[in-house]
Amino acid sequence: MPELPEVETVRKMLYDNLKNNTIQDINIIYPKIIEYPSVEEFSLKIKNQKINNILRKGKWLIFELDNNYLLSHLRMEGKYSIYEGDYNLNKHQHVVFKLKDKDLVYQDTRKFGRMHLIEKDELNTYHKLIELGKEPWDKDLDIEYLKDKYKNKNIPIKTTLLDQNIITGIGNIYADEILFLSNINPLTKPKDLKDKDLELIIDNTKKVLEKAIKLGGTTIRTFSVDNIHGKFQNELYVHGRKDESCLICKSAILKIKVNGRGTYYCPKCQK
DNA sequence: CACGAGTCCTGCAGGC
DNA sequence: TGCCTGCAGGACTCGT
Repeated sequence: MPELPEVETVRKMLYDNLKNNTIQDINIIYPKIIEYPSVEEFSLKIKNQKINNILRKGKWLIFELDNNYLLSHLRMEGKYSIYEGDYNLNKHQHVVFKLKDKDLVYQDTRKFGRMHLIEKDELNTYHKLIELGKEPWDKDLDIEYLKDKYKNKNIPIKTTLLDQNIITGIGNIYADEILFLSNINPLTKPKDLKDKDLELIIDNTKKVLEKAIKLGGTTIRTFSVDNIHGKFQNELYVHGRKDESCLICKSAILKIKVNGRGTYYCPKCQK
């Protein structure tokens, strides 16, 4: 379940391992992973392009090639592995990028991940990227910005934190953690939040994601490159801790469904 | 426009 | 042991 910190961890690993490698060929085993353009065009265009850089925007990985950008979203269970020498593909490995002396293999058990190959001049206009909200560290992410986005919102704040068009990069695990640290009940309506609540959300979003990046993300299932496991799962206050006692007040952590998502919170700390 | 429900996928856990 | 059901959830589509 890669959220921003997991994607950032993967980005660094891929950059260190793949910078200046050329994609000589590609083998697309499960075509639905390629969302745009057609599989044929995607395959044709990507060949013989060098990986010059690897960027990230929200949860999107962005491979900067010679003539195009390759966008890759891992969704739930997407992972990349690098193989040198002989290896066998398993049934969950769907795309193979053949480099000079190594293969980059995309694996995705639930096949939710998607890739796009766009032109160089589309990076700032492509619909998948342009609608994304502020990065957590954006200077423009402030109380006024959130107040404006939240002013007509009657849905739970938990759901709103998952809206990538407001703040980008937060997923289900970190949303729960951010709300716990901010002492905000996940069902609170965004329009009812006070300025100090918004300030807490902004501060704790940065804090939680920064710490998660430092620790290499959260491993609940594996997410990463070549058995790299994050350590942030040891730092979780509420997520996945149903019926366990709150680390602050000892109350039992509750689990509810919010808009279909498993949501954990402390009923005493989060009024 | 705002919002909720359904959808995509597979593996695994829990109940019986 | 084996079958069945529900759950995991990021982001999109569709209906109200």
